[in-house]
Amino acid sequence: MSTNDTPLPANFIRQIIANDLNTNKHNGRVATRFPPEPNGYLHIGHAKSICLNFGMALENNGTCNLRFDDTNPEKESDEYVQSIMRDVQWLGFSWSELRHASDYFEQLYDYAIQLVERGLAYVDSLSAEEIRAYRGTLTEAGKESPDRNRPIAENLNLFRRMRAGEFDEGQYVLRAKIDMASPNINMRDPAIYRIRRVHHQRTGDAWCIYPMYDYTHCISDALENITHSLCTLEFEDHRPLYDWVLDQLQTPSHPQQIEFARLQLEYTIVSKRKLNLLVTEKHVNGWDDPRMPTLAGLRRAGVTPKAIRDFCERIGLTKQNSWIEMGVLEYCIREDLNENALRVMAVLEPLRVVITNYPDGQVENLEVSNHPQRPELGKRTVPFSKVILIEQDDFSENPPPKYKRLVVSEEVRLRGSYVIRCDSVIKNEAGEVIEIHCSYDPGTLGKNPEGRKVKGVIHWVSEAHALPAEVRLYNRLFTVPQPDNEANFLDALNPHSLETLTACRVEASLAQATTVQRYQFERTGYFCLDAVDGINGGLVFNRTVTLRDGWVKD
RNA sequence: UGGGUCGUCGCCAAGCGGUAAGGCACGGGGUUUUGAUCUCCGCAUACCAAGGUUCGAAUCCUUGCGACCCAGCCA
Repeated sequence: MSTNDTPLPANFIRQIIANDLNTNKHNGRVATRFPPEPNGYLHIGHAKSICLNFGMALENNGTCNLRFDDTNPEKESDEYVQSIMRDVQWLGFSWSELRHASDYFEQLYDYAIQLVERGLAYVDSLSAEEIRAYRGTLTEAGKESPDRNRPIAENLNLFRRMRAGEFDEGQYVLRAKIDMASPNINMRDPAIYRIRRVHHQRTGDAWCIYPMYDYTHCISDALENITHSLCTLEFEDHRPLYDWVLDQLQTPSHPQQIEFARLQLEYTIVSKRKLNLLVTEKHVNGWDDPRMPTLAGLRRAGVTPKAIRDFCERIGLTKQNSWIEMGVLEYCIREDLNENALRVMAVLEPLRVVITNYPDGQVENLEVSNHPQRPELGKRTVPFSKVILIEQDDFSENPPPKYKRLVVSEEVRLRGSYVIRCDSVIKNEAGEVIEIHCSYDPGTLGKNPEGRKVKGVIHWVSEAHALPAEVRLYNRLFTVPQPDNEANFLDALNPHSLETLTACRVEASLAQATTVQRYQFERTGYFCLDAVDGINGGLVFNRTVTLRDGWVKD
């Protein structure tokens, strides 16, 4: 992450931070944190937050911690912890310090004792259902729990016994004593500790009471001396509680919570619960399925970290909820891949072409550029011979208007090779074209024929030299822009989100393909070797994104 | 008359009282041995609406309208 050549676009958080720096609000310090709960894999929406938090720190010579918000052991696991660390690093960021909310359990408990001692928290014996009933509604004030005025000594005793494991789950809860009539429901004596007899992926069985998010997050931020606590809009209503907790306690600092709109990307979902469902119900093949908007999925699809970072910068940062079109992400992916992917030829749905006037058994090793705009990326050798394979789509007996490919009696350029003319068509009993016969113009290698214009260029591979490969074409996972708005988002799954082509033939140079290299299959799209299935056995390629297609068909 | 937040081009988004940046998408021209890339041009008399303040308003005020979030012992 070094790019500081172009001026960074303005956004309200950059402005706040710049202003704080000018007024020396935090002695020139900028400290952020990325606080995921390890209850699922990171997705493109998290990328926005990661780029924001790490980005602000980097831009201002500050720090950014990775902090796991691990206060609900029921949903959390080490698998998620590991995947999150891997994904953050893959995106290109390094955390200043690795922390866990669970690191603070003891301090959090001590602070809670303080609240109890000062009459600012009480142990409630109401059941979850009763608490809900007592909470009131959006338009009516709540009413106070009978336990709200329990003597401090009794609260202290009960809370200590909660920790000691003397009670059952749900029997008691520790609540902040704020205001049951507050128009902000979050302030109506929120629960701050509950009893959970659950093994914690990190603290094991050391605790049977766990602090709630609202209570934990602000204190964790304060303990880490975070200056700007950036979170999404839905926490806006929680800010008064964030501030209340810190106002009551003598914490090392009082960070400023600032909310921004989360990413909403068309034709996908970023709800961890729903992504989890797709995985567990096997609508996709795991968290890293290339159709998933997870970082693991995007990575496996061949999307680069740079493209994602660029995307996160381009979409802007505001408090408006907005929907980003998929085209923006695709543009960012293509921009990076266009510059860096090596060009190769691959025929996805082959059609046999015999070049009748080409000598039997002759093979020419043609030198072809790896990148038309970047000669420094070198050349490779592509064998040419009498029988080649072209794309079925690149030949037509009944071409649509403005068709620029191969048709009977017309010519087409074979990329990096000769100009050929289609002389005849061979069909099977069903009337399907199974082979075509062409003749080549020996004078057209590396130069245009004289006196005529060849309208199209198509890609090809030599039948005898090509390698068999499987190619997986990924399309958008959903058929509607906002699957979340459907009665059942599963109904909007695109049945054609994955098309597997098994009869593909790719040029011989791909025998050396690696999973780190990105390729452009000329004229068809950007691909990468599948990191799971493409390394042992045969070649398996994933389509990262198609090439932009400017051909307006009538 | 519950609270909070937000309304600038099809989608994002600058703008912070001095007369509507930019990107994506889209349309058109040029280059091209990828219908790619690259490149040039076009694309809001207009800022949710209506009033008001002002020499001057997307920016300030008032009143409406619309959208989103909140009633987990989730985060």
